[in-house]
Amino acid sequence: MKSRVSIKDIAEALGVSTATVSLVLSGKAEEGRVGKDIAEKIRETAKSMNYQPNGLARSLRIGRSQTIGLIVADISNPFFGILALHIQEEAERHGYTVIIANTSENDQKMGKMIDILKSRQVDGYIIVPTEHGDVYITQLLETKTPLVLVDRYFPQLQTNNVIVDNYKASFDATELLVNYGCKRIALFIYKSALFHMQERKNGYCDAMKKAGLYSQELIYNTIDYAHINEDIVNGIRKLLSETNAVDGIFFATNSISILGIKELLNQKVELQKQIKIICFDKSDVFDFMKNSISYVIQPIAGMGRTAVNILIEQITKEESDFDFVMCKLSTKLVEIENP
Amino acid sequence: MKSRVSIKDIAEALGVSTATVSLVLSGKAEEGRVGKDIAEKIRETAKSMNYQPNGLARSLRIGRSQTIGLIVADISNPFFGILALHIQEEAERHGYTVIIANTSENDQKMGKMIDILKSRQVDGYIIVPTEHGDVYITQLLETKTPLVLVDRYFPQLQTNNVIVDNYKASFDATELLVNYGCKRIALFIYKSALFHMQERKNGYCDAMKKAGLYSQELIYNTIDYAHINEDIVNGIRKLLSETNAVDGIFFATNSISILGIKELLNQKVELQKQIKIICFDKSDVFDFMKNSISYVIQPIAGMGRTAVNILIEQITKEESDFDFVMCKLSTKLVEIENP
DNA sequence: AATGATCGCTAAAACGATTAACTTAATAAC
DNA sequence: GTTATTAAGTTAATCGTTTTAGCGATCATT
Repeated sequence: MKSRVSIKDIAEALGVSTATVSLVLSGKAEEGRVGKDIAEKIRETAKSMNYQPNGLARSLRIGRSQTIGLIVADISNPFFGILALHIQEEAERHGYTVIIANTSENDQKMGKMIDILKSRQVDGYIIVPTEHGDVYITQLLETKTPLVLVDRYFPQLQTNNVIVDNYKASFDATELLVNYGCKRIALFIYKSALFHMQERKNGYCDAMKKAGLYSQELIYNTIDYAHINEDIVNGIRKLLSETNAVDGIFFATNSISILGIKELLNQKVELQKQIKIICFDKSDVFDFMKNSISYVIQPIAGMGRTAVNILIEQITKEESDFDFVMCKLSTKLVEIENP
Repeated sequence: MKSRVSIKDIAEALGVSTATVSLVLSGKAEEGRVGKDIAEKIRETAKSMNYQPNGLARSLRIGRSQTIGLIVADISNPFFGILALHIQEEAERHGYTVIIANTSENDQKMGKMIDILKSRQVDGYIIVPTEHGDVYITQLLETKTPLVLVDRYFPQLQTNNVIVDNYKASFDATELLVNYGCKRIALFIYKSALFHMQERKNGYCDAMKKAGLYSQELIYNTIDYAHINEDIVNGIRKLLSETNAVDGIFFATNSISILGIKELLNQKVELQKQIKIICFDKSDVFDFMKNSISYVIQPIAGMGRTAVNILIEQITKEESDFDFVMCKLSTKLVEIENP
């Protein structure tokens, strides 16, 4: 069995030209006016010789690779894992392959990954950008590369994007705690200029102000992705040492939630009694605690599918016009039974 | 800014041949004996014209794509997410790109994914095969395609593979419960003919036999991936209804652990008092329970890195000889403090 | 002065597919 | 019987790169 059989091998085996073989094998037998008998013969031979088309050659010729580059910030985070899963499935449904790349929240790595994908001639990008990734996005935009930002975006940039209503989700989440009767509700959030983080913060702030509970010192926003663990441990300890006791916490991301709750338990805090909790994103963890936890759930599958569809739409559209689509999906608040 | 600048554009701009440009840009200026001044000029122009090499054309020409196909069974499972992360990082370190594909434990999808990757001309595969994926693996082996199986493997097939010592891990895990004084230790495991599952079962069985505690009815091996949830709930309920009470459980995978523990808690079982637990794989969840849990931890990063290195070794080796490497890594048992 | 090496670069053929433009033969139209 | 049409293919250029073989020119050797 020859390891690489090409269209040429088939052509030679049957004594026809490669053009005919190509026409038949790419389903253009009708419009290419190839005879039924020879077409059948070509298909047979292709199968028996175990022919596999060379996608690289095809892509080079037609100028499209039928490939989408997906750049995520942390593939080991289940949120992005699930997102990747859905993006991949939707892309496959449209005949696209996905190359997944990881940045570990590192700006330079994001640049590098874009370069790699660019040299792989991907047709478009779905990107969860890093904090200062806007420069690379700008470059891509300048060359009119089809691209969709997911989960995060840059308000100063005109791009396609698929996000959730972070402001509203946070507002509602905070208000839930207010309604439970909490008076001093803390916010735990990354120290990040990324817009979606700001939105989450703003949602919290506005809900607090509306309830007349706002206070600067309740905002713990010094957490850094690079040393998230110690930052959170320190934050929780500081919080517990306050004389004016906190009675509610809003954790603004899933990773912050997990570590925050871990430290609270570590400090023997009675969750939902002493301090009520609400989290952005669901985690398996919540099912395993003595007291259940309320959380904001994001439509991950929908985000992934939407992103793919917007991107493919733009890839296949011939004219390169500039109507970017901004898709804001809504979240759901899952409340525990008896707070 | 022209969107696609090629080697030819640079050549024309400088009045040299494409050969010279290629030589310089691919770092063969020295051996190709290109003058220092012109080489410098080419590099400058390439940068100023924002040249990006076309990897497809290059791959087509040199017959290698510098790409690895990774096929996992479930990318939304953090185990595989983390595995993918490490595989990707190690591959990148060697200048390879990784295309990740997902099978959702579906045999046919595995076949399809291999076809897609094949047409993308990947240089080799790292595969977490599905239950009856051996037929596809056999086909790949026939064409001498470089490939490494990870996490699972088929004993009847001669392949490279990277696995953990499932037998020993399970044996030791079971024995831990025996040493804690458990007399009736149940096993919860997938209904699967996959060898690594059988090994886990065998390790359990032998440890039980050694302790004189073996009994067929303690083995709950009817769990199916497709309806894992109900199967586990039913299993736990049946277990709890036994007159001869179970006092220990070994959960053989992370997904089984999570759902099993969830149902145990649901049924108000006092973990580690009424029933002692040990799990294969670590989960975030364990940190959040009243009583901590012992578990077997797998060297995921090591598995990923090793797989990549074995694969690249085989890809770059010219002779296609047949010494497959079988790498069996050891696990670690993490015990709780006071059982 | 003749020969051979070396240097610096180029021409051109690949890699495997696609496709516009063409050929040839058969058939239809008038 | 001549021309137009159509059916069934083929030719050859092309995508962007790599790479072998080779061409002049310069320099060293005898």
